Amino acid sequence: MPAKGARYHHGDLRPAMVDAAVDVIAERGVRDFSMAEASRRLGVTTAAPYRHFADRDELLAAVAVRGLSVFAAMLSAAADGASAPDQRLAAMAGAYVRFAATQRPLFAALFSSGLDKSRHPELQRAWEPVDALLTTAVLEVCQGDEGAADALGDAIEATAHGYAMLLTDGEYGDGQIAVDATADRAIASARALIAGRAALPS
Amino acid sequence: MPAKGARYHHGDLRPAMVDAAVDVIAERGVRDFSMAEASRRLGVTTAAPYRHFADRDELLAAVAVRGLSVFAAMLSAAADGASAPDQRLAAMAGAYVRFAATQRPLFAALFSSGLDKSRHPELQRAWEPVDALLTTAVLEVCQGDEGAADALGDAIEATAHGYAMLLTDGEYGDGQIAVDATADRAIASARALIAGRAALPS
DNA sequence: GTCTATATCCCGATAGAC
DNA sequence: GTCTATCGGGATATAGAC
Repeated sequence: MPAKGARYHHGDLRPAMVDAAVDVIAERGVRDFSMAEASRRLGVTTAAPYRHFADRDELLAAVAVRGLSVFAAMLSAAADGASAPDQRLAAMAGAYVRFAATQRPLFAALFSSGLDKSRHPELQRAWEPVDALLTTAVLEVCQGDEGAADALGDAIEATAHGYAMLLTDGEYGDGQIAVDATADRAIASARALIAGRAALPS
Repeated sequence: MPAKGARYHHGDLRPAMVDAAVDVIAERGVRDFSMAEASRRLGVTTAAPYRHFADRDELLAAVAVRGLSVFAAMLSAAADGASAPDQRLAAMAGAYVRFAATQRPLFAALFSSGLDKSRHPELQRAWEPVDALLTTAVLEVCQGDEGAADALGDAIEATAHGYAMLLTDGEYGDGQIAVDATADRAIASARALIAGRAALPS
């Protein structure tokens, strides 16, 4: 905080805007997030951010990119906590739900922002580690059968995503109990999908 | 269309607004839906709708209510097309995805509008037939075991919902092929969950 | 039941000074 | 790299006339 004059110069506005955006999304939701509000919280003019972000979507994309690194870390940590391939994969489904619940603004930036991924190459690149973690885990379970792994991977992703969306929509109630219960259900569902995967196409 | 003067009197604005809202949502998405735009399409002032809807959310809720009747009809039709309980339940998962894909604006009003269900009792009531259809189908599969039915029902709902959301987000591409493939995957996943349901809590 | 008119507010984005 | 100032647009919602 440079104590120069009454005027505020930030000095490192870009990352600060990402932080502020996360806060605004947390309080208002992605759909009501605005550059103007985020700027105000930093004590900066609404014009300032445009030196760092071409437009609103680019700031949202930066939030999403940060989200993906957190997401990848949580998935990775969950996988490391399990030994058998089946357990690893199931644990990742649980981590998916926990990411959504504990990092709501980041999850929202990723899945409810209406961002067109194809217009943001950095975002596409940021997905790669996450995709790789899931692909690796599911391939282990399927022992290299790529067709089977594809179907099982999509099924588990969809299930985890569904639980995550319904949870963040309040469908299962609020609070830590709902989060824990939903994560457990996602884990159990992943196990059920693995057990019943003969019914999936390959 | 009363050919009175240059002035437009609608006469049946309430349902017409719901139609117009669906169109606007289809083109702009729920988040960018506005009363003003819907009014314009009907050739009516932006003030007129407020005789019929207290506010924007009430119009959105009316769209959602209409959506639920279509949803229930599609789920019911899918169930009727299958004989065995397992097949019925799996078919409903497919119908869930098809509803999302073919009735995007209605699906969006239901799940991406940010509507607080508890503030709209009509909406809560409109959910009942849908819930009943799913509950009945899953109870048949579980032969009356309510605990098991609850877990399996949630799992299948979450899976169908996840596929539906990812499909409408463009994750699987556009077009009829993607819709068909995703519906098939939802059906197969439901079968896998049924087959592996021993892994679910009861 | 709809219209005219209006109050109020917020947003994204740009130009040009410092 | 941030500020001042501003343009142009759109939204919700209300008051009062017809």
